[in-house]
This record gives sequence, structure tokens and C-alpha cells, in this order.
Amino acid sequence: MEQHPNREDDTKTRLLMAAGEVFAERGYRSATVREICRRADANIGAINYHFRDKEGLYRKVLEYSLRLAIKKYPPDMNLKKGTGPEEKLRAFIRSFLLRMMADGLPAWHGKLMAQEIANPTSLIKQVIKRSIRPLNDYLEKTVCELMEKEGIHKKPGDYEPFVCAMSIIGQCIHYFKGRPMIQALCPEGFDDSDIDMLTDHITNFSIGGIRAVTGKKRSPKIS
Amino acid sequence: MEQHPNREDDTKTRLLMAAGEVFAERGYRSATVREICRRADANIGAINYHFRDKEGLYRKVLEYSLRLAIKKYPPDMNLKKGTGPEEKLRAFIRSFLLRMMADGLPAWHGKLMAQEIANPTSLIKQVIKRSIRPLNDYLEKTVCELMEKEGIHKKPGDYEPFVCAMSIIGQCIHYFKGRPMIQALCPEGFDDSDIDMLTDHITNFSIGGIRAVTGKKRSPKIS
Amino acid sequence: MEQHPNREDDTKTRLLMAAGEVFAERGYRSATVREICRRADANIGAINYHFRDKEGLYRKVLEYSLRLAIKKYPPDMNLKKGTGPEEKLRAFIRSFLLRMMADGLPAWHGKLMAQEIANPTSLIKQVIKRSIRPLNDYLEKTVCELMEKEGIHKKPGDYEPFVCAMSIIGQCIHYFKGRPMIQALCPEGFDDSDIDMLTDHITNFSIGGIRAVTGKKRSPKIS
Amino acid sequence: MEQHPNREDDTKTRLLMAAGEVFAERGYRSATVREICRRADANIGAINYHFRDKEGLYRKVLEYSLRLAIKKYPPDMNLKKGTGPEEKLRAFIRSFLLRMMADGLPAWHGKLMAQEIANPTSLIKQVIKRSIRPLNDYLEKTVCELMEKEGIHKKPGDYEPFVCAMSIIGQCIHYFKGRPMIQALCPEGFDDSDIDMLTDHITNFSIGGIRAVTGKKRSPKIS
DNA sequence: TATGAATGAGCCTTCATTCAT
DNA sequence: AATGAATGAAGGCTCATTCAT
Repeated sequence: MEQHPNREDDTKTRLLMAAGEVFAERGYRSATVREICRRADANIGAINYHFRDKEGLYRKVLEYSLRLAIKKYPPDMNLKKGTGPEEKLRAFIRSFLLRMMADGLPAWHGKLMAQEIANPTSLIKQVIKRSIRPLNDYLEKTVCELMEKEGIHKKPGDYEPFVCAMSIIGQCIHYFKGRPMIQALCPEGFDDSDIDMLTDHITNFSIGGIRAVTGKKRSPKIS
Repeated sequence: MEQHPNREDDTKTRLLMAAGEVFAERGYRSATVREICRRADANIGAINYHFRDKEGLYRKVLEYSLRLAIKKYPPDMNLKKGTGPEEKLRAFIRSFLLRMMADGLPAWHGKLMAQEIANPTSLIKQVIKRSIRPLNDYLEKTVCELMEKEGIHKKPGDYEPFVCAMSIIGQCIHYFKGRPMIQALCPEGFDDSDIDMLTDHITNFSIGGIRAVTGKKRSPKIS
Repeated sequence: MEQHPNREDDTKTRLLMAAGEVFAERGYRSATVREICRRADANIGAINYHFRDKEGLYRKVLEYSLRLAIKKYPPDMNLKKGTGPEEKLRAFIRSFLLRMMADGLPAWHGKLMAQEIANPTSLIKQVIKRSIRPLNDYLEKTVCELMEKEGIHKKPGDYEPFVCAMSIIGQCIHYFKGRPMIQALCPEGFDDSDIDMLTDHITNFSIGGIRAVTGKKRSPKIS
Repeated sequence: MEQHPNREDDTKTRLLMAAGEVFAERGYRSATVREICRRADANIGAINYHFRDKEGLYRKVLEYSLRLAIKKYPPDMNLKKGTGPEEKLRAFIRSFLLRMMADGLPAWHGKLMAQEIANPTSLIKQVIKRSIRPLNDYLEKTVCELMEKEGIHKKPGDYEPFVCAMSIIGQCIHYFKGRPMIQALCPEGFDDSDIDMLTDHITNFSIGGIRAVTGKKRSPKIS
């Protein structure tokens, strides 16, 4: 297997990579197998041979993506034990943004997720189960830790941590999916490739948001 | 009713309404002219006759939508002068969510915007100019007013108000576009049709976020 | 509707006729929509427009065929009341052969049935219900009348009339489906277009067969 | 078993057997080389290697089938000399039905013939020459012997024995090819796997038919 | 003004075949 | 001798668009 590294599975791998690109750019429906084959410099029949059909190819792309993305951008960014929840949140957001915006190779992991979220296919359930739910669980846990510091006891699955997690994820996704809009609104002053600034902003904004939500709950009489 | 009612306008209007529905549900690409004609109970050739082609129809739908949406859901929800920025923000968020989630007729204004943001067409620039930028400007202004209360002077177009506005809009859109994902993650406990709860959450979260961002900027050490 | 007879439904009718021909020659699977469109001098998209898809076209062809065939070649060949069962059998066989072998227009009624019997599609049940079963019922009834004359009381559905009917139908179909074989076996001496001779033979052979089967049943001791 | 068994022949033979099965089940056109290779557990390229192409494989399958079938199901079923024509006919019919319906291995000889008869390929002539004509000649001879007993002198190739043979073969084939139709017409009461009952029926029916045809010719009035 | 039949490019898929190894 | 990846023609189907009436 390993004897001829970039030779034996060449076409299959090229198809996988090209498909990842195209699916990430256009979504499952709008992507065409012809475009994928063109980019992979492969014959149109190769998809049938290696992956049975378009859906089989997409399935493999997702699997590959799910497996690699977690490895490359783990939600905790390989933080050491004992790190505070603020840093964990920052690491999570940075990881989430990197997954979606990275332009390195393969760069389409997060874009695929975002496409699935915006226009779900029949594989959305698997994507949720294997990628989104674990991420969300981790995020909710971190949110709970932040709430804990405010003196509020919540556990993942409760209403407050859930909606806070959604608010955080919503911000991250918006900076990816809304890129054309954002750049049109602010053509000169905003460089969405500056992941660090974005990470800072979303982190600060969200920590403040969590505190506010918690505060409201904790002591409605004071305010 | 009479022998010759305003028949011409009738078909044209019916096409416009049906197209709005379908484009809002499926997006420009996935929408088919046949489906639109079927819902409008109109001839397939009518699109060519009245609107030249699919894009022409879409253009008119957007124009109609842009004109009406501002009237029906003004960003300030017709607040009286002198209302505080918190209430203005709440009204804006509520208005934004209603635009996207309303099921009344015509209910597709906000959905169309969301579709354009998620999958932009060549008309995105016009949409931004005529609908999104005014909304965004209003939102940034409100954010600035909130910052003002924290003792920070910012004006619309500055970095901080801009990213805060994006964070707010991102949350709102996510609750619409991510609906399938949200319901998969939390099948029983979350009812996204409860606009009021959602408005409360996003408002509180965002006010907290704005304050945090402001505080960080003002005096990262003292606070 | 009737104002412009061979104009309004021209393409649709031409498609129907061409499809009838091709389906009759090649069977459902082997027939191609492109060949049908070529013969009908119609565009490839016309099938989608008029009949939705290949199956829809086939369905209409079968319906048309079933409706017309019975009218043109009624099983009893419009015999007058009181005709003896021998003549009814002869008329039935002649009608069956004509349905399959007629070269006039439209000539493919019986060929379609034979194709369905040899290579059934998902519509076989409808074909059986609307065409084959009524024919078979009539044939069994006639067989019973012939048995009655031999002093044996049987009713349609009993084993003996059923297998006799199958033997009769089997002969008829064989002279159609086996035509290439028959002509190869007997290239000079057999003209399968001579329906009359064939009718005579199958009728006589089958009447003798029915008598033999009846006789066997009636008095096994004598023989 | 050994290190290098007759491996070459093995794959070739397995391909031959698998092809026989698939061609018998589906016919030449509908059979796919992939299905054949799958069943033979052979490489897709093996067909090209051993048989040049699909037609070459089919040719070899037919040859093999023709050679074996006569040996396994001789038309006279290995009757001893001097057996009467009735028993010879019964043996022939039983042999013919077994060839088509047998499920043992290799069970596809007769099915292949029936497929060729129903949907002839370019090899039909060879099939007729080497398999069908000998069978038909034997059958016609037997028919002549039966006619002889009625006092009529006919020889194979004459019109009457020929059409009688066709009537007999037509019945047999119909019970194979028409199986779906027959079972649809008589879902509970007919078990076409009961070769003995079927043999009895077709034999009796055909003997009666031959007598009738003979009688008609000899003296239509007296009988 | 309005219709709806007709068009043809383009999509996904299947299949027998080829060829370097 | 045998493999299996790669090819490309052909299949059915969808869709926006056109045009005679």
C-alpha cells in the first residue's frame, strides 16, 4: 500500500480532494460531477468506479473531512489541563474559525459543515452526530464553566447554555457564510482573514453575553 | 369579477407572489420556474412575457420585497422618539427575526435576504445597498448609543460597532438558517417559533457582549 | 379540440405511435427514448413535456393499445349470438393472432402484450387485469362450452380449462415470438403471415387437445 | 489446493458458469459483465483476457450449453428401442420442460434456448442449427409416428408435422416464459414446478391435437 | 395579451471495453 | 497469466428558454 505513495490511489484521492473543494464552494446540489472530474483531471466514469455515485463520493468526502478536521483543529486546541474556561472558549472559537476559513490544504472542512448547516442533505444527521454534536457538547460545557464562575449552576442541555452556544456558533458561521456581505458592507476596513482579531472579538463579545444572560437570571430584582 | 378584470396585473402579481415564496424557500438556484408557474396557476411562457427570464423575475421580486419590507418591519419598529438604545436594539432584533420567521403573507422578505446572504447571487450588491446597509447602519448607530452609555465614543463605521453589529446579525440569521441543525441538536426543548424568548436572549446576550467589548477596549486592566 | 384534427396533438400523437412501434419491437428496457424521438421526429425533451418520463410514455402507450385492441379485434370477432363453441374458439384464435401479427397501423397491440408476457415490467399487473384476464376468462368459458359438449361439466377457473387455455395461448404466442426460429427451421415452406391457415391449425389442434384432456378425465377406465 | 492448481482454467470455467447463469436469467442484452464477474469472483478484465468481449463469452457459453444439454437431456430421455410414439412424445416434453425449469447445476441450458427464442441474438442461427433443429427433427419424427398410427403417412418437413411440432414447443415454452403471467392469472391454484402434471397435460393435449389435425385431413366428415 | 408546445444544453448514471502493470 | 483502474459513449431525465399562434 505504502510502497508507491502518491501513485496507487492517485485518481481516487484527487477526486476526493477536488470533490471536497467543489462541495465546499457550491454545496451538494449545485456541485456537478463534471466540474469535480475536471478539477481532478479524471474521467467522468471514475466517480462511478471509485465511489458508485455522487452521493457516495459526498459521503466519503464528509467522512474524510470529519475524521481529519477534529484531528487538525481539536475544539480545545490541545490546551493543557486546568486551563480556565475563558481560554477554552477562545481556543474553541479560534479552532472553529480556522476550520471554516483556513485556505491551506485541505481547506474545506469547515466550509462543508457550514454548507450542510445552511442547506442540509440527507447526511445531515450523520454530520450532526459525528461532528456538530460533540463540538456543541464541548461548547456548552465550557459555557457552563463560565456560568459557574458567575455563581450559576447549569449543565449542558439546559436552556441557557444551549442558546448561548447557538449564539456563539451563529457568530462564527456568519463570519464565514456572510463574507460576501461583510466585505460589501465594509470593503476596506475589514480583513476577515485576520483570524486573531476575529477570535478576540467573538470571545470577548460572547463572554460578555454569557455574563449578561447569567446575570439576568441570577438577580432579576437588582437590575 | 367583471368581464375583464385587471387580468394582466393579476397574472403578473400572482407570479411575483409565487416567485417570492419559492425563492424564499429554496433560494434562487434551486427554485424552478415551473414550480413558480404552478403555484401562480400561470403559464410557463408568462415569465418570459412579463419578466423576460428567471433572473428578471428574481430581480423584480427582490425589488418588491425590499420596498415592502422596510415599510412593514421598520428597524425601529416605529418606536417613539427618545426610546433608550436597549429598547431600540430589542426592537431591531425582534423586527429582524420576524422578517425571517414570519409565516404571514407575504412572509418571505427576510427569508429572501437570508438566502442572499447564505448563497449570494449577482444581485447581492443591490440587496446590500438597498436593504442590508440601511439596516446595518441603523444597527451600528444603536450599538454606538449603547457604547456611549459606557462612556465610549464610537461612530458607525468604526471597527467595534461594525463587528458587534455582525455578531448580532449573525445570531439572528443562525436561528433561521440553522433551524434544521438546532432542532436536531435539541429536538424537544427548543421552539424557535417563540420569537419573544429568542428576542430576549439575543438582546441580553448582545448587550452584554457590547459592554464587554467596550470594557475591554476602554480599560482592559481596571475592570 | 376537433377543429384541427391532425395538427394540435401532432407531436404527442407521433410520439405515442413511435413509442408503440419501438416498445413493441424491442421491449420496454431495450427501447431508448432517443430512438423513439428520432422516429417521431421530435425533440428529446418532448417526452418529459408530454409524458413526464419513459415510464409515463409507456403507460400511455399501453393504455392506448389496450383500449384500441379490444375494439378492433374483439375476442369473439363480433360473432352473432348462438354461435357454437368451435366457431367461438376459431374466432378467438384468429383475433389473437391478428392482434399480434397485423402489420397495418397501429400494428403493435399484440406485440406489446407479448413483450410484457416475455419480459414483464411493473405494469404487467395492469396489463393482466385490463387485457389478459378478460381474454383468458372468455377463452376459458369457451373451453368449458367445448367440454360441456363432451359431457363434462367444468367452470372457468378449474384446473382443466385453465391449462387448456394456457396451451392455446402458448401456441398463439409462439407463432409470434418464435417467428425468427420458425422461419429458420422452415425457410421456404411456411408463411406465418397466412393467418387463416394458422388459425385452422391451432383451432383444430386445440379442439382435439381439449377433447383428449376431457376424455382422459371422463372415463379413465375405458381407454 | 496445491500451490498452482489449474488456476487459469479455474477462472475461465467459473466465468463460463456464472455467465451461463446470468445470461439464462436475464438474456444477453440485460446481462452485465460486472454481474457475471461478481458471481464468478473474477476480475472485470478477465472477460477480455479469456473471451475477448461479452459476445465472445456468450458464444462460448452457448457452445458449452449446446454440447452438454443434448447429453444430459437427450430428446428420447434414453428410452429403449421400440417404445411407442406416445411414450416418446411424453419423454420429449418432459425433457424439454426439465431443460427449461430445472434448478440443478448447470440449470441454464434450456433457459438460454428460451431466451434466444424470445429475444434472438446474432447467434440464433447457430443455436437453431446445433440444438433446435435436431430437437425439432426428433419431435417431427415422433409426430409422424403418431400420425402413422392414425393411418396417415407424413414425413418430417411436411406441413402437418411441422405445425404440430410448433404447437407442442409453443406450449412448453409458454409455461416457462409466461410464468409471471400464469401465476398472476392463477395465483394459488397452479404450481408450475410440478413438471409431471404439466407433462401429462401437454402430452395428452398434444396427442389429441395431432389426432384431430390428422382426422381433419383424412376425412373431415366421417369422424 | 397570453399560451403551451417545442427546444437543446446539461445533469447523473451505467456499461462494455481498454491498457499499463 | 491476471489485475483493476481508467475510459468514453450512451442512457434517462431536468430545466430555462424560445416561438408560432
